[in-house]
Amino acid sequence: MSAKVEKILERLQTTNTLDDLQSLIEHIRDTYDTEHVVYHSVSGSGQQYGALTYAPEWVDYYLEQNYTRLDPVVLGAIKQFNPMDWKRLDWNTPTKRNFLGEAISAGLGNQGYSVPIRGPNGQFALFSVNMDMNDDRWAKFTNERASDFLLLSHYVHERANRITGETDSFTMRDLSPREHDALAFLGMGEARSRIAEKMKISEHTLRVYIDSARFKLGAANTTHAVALAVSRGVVVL
Amino acid sequence: MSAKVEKILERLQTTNTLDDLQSLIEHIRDTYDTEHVVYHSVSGSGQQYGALTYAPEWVDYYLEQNYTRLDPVVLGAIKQFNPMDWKRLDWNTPTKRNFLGEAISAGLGNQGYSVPIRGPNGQFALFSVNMDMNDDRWAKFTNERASDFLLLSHYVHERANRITGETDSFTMRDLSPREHDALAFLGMGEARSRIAEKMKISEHTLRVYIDSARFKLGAANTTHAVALAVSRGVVVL
DNA sequence: CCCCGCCTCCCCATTTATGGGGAGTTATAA
DNA sequence: TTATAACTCCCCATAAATGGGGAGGCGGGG
Repeated sequence: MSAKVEKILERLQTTNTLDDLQSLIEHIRDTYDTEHVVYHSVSGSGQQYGALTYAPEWVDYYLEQNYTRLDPVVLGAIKQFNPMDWKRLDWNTPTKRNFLGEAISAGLGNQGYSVPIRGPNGQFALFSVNMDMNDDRWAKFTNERASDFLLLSHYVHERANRITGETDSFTMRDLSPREHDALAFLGMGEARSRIAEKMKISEHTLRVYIDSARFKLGAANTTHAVALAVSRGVVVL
Repeated sequence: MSAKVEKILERLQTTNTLDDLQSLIEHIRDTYDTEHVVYHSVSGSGQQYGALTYAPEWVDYYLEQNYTRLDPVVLGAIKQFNPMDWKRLDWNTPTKRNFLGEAISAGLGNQGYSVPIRGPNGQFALFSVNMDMNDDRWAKFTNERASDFLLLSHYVHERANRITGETDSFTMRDLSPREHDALAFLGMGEARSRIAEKMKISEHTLRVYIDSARFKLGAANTTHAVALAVSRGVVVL
């Protein structure tokens, strides 16, 4: 582990409030001498939290415009396992180009690197660094620090979860095997009649399982139950 | 980064087949002088792959008994973000105790440490080390190597994905904003009538969006479409 | 032993979703 | 300009899901 990470992790131990986290993020920015550092988390229940060094006006504007829906960094990160360089993302639509222009006007550098972080319950977070640099130096910069950023993203996320009270482990009445199977089949697009056949039970019984799974998950209808189960990783498609 | 990790990552560069990966896992076991090392992955589409040092009979028996359903390590890991010590898991049911007894008979050590790994599309994997050791030494052992295991789990998973051909990023015809919104509302459990109200369109129009989203996603029905969209991260609940 | 949760089966009536048609506007890209 | 795709609205008939009942067997934990 690099000395830089070690020092940051030490400081992380005493990070106990959102303000601490904010200044830790700024500390990371200073340590790595980048323009910006961003930590942004979306929990399974839709609650968002971020600690970042962008200009507040840009953050407000971004949220106002609902840019999560079209920001290539977010859209790309959700579909990837590996950390990614912003250059390799798809910027080839007018709206995205426009977004890029606005971002740069807001003081963002031309280079970016983001680490996707996934937790239970469909929790998703991003740890990004951003700065102005030419391509060659940037490639070297990110390459040498890839492991640092990986570790930092993990520990920062863990700490943020602890501070915001996101429970690390998940409390939900567990689904019974049959309920689980029923939701899994539903998620695969099977019709009730076929699921009943496959599970070798009557369609009536199947209904009981779907209903009780719905109840346990607090879902309004079957689609909702399946969506919750999938997003929480209870059923894997 | 520790020298050990560095050497393993170097070797990882030339790991190009499943056999290579198997021997890499054995190499990790030897490097850290543990009893066992396990990498086990379940892709979004349900395909499983593992590279591990357990006795083949135990692996076969485990799969045969469908022990993923009750193995506290798996059940615990799915609900956690942090790596975990096996001691802290719930072993307090007869079936689980029985499982533990069988595992130890099969040559597993009394101590274990597992790192959960999550990828896009509901991909989930585990990287575990196992050995015989007393509690104090084990606590020290895992504590000192926590970062190593974190990095190893990431890079091993990435490599395994590459070898098994799991696509890192997903190509799919993009959903239009209205289609996206429709699926998002459906995932939140709203009924069509209310969604139409919220989107300020007629229910007929809403149907057109749901249908075209279904078509684009290749889904059999609405529930399927929502499940796919959620599991692929196209819509975030 | 008893309770609780799981598993299984059935009925009725109502609401909702789906299948299969058609049609017009607007904006953007080739 | 001419597609192409997104966005909007409508009808009819059938299939599927939901709400609200009830009931019995089986196994594990307190």
